[in-house]
Amino acid sequence: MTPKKITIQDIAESANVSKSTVSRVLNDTTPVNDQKREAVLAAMKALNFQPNLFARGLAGGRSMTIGILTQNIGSPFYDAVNQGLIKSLVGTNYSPIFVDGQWQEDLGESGLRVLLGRQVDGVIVMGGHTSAESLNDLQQRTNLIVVAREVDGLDDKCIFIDNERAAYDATKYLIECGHEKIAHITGIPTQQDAIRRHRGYKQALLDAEIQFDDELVVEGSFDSRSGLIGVESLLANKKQFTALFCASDAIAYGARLALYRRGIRVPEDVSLVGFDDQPESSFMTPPLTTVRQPAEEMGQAAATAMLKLIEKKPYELPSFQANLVFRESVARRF
Amino acid sequence: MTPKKITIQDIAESANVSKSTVSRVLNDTTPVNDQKREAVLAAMKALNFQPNLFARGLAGGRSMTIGILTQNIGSPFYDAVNQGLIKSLVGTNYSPIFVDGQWQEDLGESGLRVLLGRQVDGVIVMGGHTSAESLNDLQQRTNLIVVAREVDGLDDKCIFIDNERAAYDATKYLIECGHEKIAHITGIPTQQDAIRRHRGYKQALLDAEIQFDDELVVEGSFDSRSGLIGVESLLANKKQFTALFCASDAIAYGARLALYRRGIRVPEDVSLVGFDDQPESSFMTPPLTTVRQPAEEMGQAAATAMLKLIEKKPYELPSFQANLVFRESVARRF
DNA sequence: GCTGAATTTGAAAACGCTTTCAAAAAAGGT
DNA sequence: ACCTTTTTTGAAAGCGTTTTCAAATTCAGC
Repeated sequence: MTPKKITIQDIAESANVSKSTVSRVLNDTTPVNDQKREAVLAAMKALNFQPNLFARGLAGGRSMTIGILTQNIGSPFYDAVNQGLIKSLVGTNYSPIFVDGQWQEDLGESGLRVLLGRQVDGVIVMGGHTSAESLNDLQQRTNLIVVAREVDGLDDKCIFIDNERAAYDATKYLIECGHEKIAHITGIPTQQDAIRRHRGYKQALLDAEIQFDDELVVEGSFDSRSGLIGVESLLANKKQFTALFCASDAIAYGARLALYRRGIRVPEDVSLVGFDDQPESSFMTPPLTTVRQPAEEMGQAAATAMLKLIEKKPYELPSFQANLVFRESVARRF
Repeated sequence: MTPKKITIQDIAESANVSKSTVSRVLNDTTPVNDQKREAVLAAMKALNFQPNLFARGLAGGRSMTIGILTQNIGSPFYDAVNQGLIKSLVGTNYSPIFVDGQWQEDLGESGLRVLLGRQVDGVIVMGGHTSAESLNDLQQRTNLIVVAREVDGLDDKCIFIDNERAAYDATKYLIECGHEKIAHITGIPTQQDAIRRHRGYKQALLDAEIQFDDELVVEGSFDSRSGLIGVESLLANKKQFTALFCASDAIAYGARLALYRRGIRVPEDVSLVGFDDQPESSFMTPPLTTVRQPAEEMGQAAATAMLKLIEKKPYELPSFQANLVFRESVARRF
């Protein structure tokens, strides 16, 4: 199949040195006579040498691979984080290897096993349901960074935003625009982010001394369908509301469609705020006011931190904050 | 760091057999006495044995890894293909390893080098600009499957849809609805899919004996921004059109927003057709009529074919076809 | 020039598994 | 039972690196 595998042995012979020396110039681990180094380098180039990762991994215990446990590849937010990760890894000698947990705990655990089996040099966990316990465990066995999730006891490993605060701000903004009847469609009710966003929403209401009405919040699941259904159930119950805070942009899309079908105008009749700022949101009609998470930046930060971690250098996790991006789906109310 | 690495040696001792035997039950490569097999299996379970991929790769020459060269992780279409790939690989012993080409040829080539350096058992190339030549070359060195792209000389390795035909059908549908002034916003003009879609659009016009008007097609780049700009330039030129065929859904979003801003109604004033059927499209207002590419299925097919290829079993690539999904962004014209 | 210390080098032993090869065991024929 | 064939097993030789260790070389200082 392959013409001929060239190994460091070949290089060694061609450069008239020992394998050890070749290895040393390869890894830059011990000073080596300049002449020999040149010879080796030349030989490598001439023979188009490509070190065998497996041999390296076996011998050195390093795999030059970073495992990434993601939830739901294909969701805009995680994709953005992934982008950031990938970008930061390009150019380093590390490659990411992805395992998708699909938000199922068992899949996540088995994914972790796969990664460990591959001797990854570190694992980046994105969101997910993986138990805090098993993450703590994981941390013992390998380098760990957690993105988009806050885990007890892993403070110096987690990169996340304050979801409660972000939701608080979004809701507060709606209030400042004169809204009082503000509905909320939640994310998956058992999911931490969803819970925090809900809490933020509630708190903002409380702080503004607006009566919190349980019937104004409906359970969703982060996806558009649940936004559509959510609005319909709100409408079916004849609940009055002039604004709607959605736990995700996708929900907002669904909500917007439901409103459209009923001839309810956005933002004239009801104002809409999303969460995530996925790319499509700025092209919604009208463009969606939403909470932007610095997803890509978080991914980059995670990758950077991981690299430091692997090299046992000190690192510092930047802290991120979501911010509102104001577009046209919110109207002032008088 | 790790408590203790358990190797097949440990298993062997614990089960009172030789390493060789353990390896054999591990790989199922030679019949082994049932009792011993059981013993080995039990020992593996008891010790929570996890074979070292590197050792396996080194010794066996197999890496249990499939390299995936993708363009632009984060684009809905490629994401969907990825999903399909990932899903099909879960449960097999193969893991995908991703390299992102970002639509840049050099990045793609270097990505390929990385993959090869990792001794992947096969490479799946998604779209991209990688030269046909270098793909042909690649095919010599490893197992290759190409998704979402048609490459000369690699007929039995490519999974793709007929973009021209799909565009033709979409345009024809618009014509059948009574439209004659049909505009088109293209994808990146140098990109094959974009070219084919444009060709299909033009051909449908020709076949219907509708005068093809060059000024009704504007160059885009697959993204929403170009849709917005495209419509604005069309409008600025005072071109009359009652329908707009976009080379991607993203373009359609941008177009829809531009129209919205001008108070032009969809579909009453202009009908809109997209291409891709990304998830958000069915929640556009109004829901977007578009060409659906069976992206996830294509990914699955690619993974399946790759597995066969690796095992040197015969395989057959299913042929895929795009189809129109009719929603509410097209109106009949009388 | 010598001596001892510091630096550079090569030989060889891992790393954990697969696989070849020959020996051992089992099975089949007569 | 005995010899032949077939099946199952274990020992050992890789796979391509890294890394340890000791030998060889170079460098200072005197």
